[in-house]
Amino acid sequence: MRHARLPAPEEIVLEDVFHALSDPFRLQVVRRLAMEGEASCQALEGDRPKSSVSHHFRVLRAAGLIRTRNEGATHMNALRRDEIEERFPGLLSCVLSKRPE
Amino acid sequence: MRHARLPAPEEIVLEDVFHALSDPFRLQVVRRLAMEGEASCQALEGDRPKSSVSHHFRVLRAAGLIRTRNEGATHMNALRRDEIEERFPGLLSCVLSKRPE
DNA sequence: GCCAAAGTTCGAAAAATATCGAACTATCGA
DNA sequence: TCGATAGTTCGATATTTTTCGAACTTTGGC
Repeated sequence: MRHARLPAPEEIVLEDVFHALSDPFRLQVVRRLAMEGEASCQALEGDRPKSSVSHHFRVLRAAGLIRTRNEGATHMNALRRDEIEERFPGLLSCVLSKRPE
Repeated sequence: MRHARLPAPEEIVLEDVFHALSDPFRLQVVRRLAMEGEASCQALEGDRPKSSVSHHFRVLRAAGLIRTRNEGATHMNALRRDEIEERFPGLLSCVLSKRPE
């Protein structure tokens, strides 16, 4: 079982990144990965069926936002901080910064 | 004929902004408005039927990205630069910056 | 008042996404 | 080897978006 190929930084498409981040669950996942460094899928699932969680992680992966490393049976996900920063400087800091509600 | 109410800066939702910008046509409109300052809908339409153009402008407006001013029969659109910058510092500069392809 | 221009709104149809259960794969431990 | 655990994949359905023509509104000019 192989993941979709990790897009190289220069292959990351801004529209795809925006689409990935337009979903509240996915945005939340990105924020938590930023806080926690690495996390398994289930650690971030919010009571959803796993097929749904898996779908959202796939979208994040395909957009180039996260990287997934298989550690035994669990998959550890991490934000591709440096690569995203390289490709779209300032985007992540804007996504991750706390804002007044 | 009245437009949907202009969301106040603090009402602008990041997910909605991302969704609005995830469409190539809308992203292009935002970039051109940034360059040209103000433009009518038809000046930015790319050979689409006007109902389609109108739809995309509505999405941009509802997300809080643009402001529309009626000047006679034509509607002049402008990017809400300062308000977006206030709400999500750095976002616009990241969207507007040229990147190597 | 009439007409054209610029958009909006409506409605229906097409396309893209999301959701979720079920079956499947891979890995670890007993 | 047998489970159990962690995810993925598949397929079907539901929801959301997009698209576009037709009808409508508003404004300006004649």
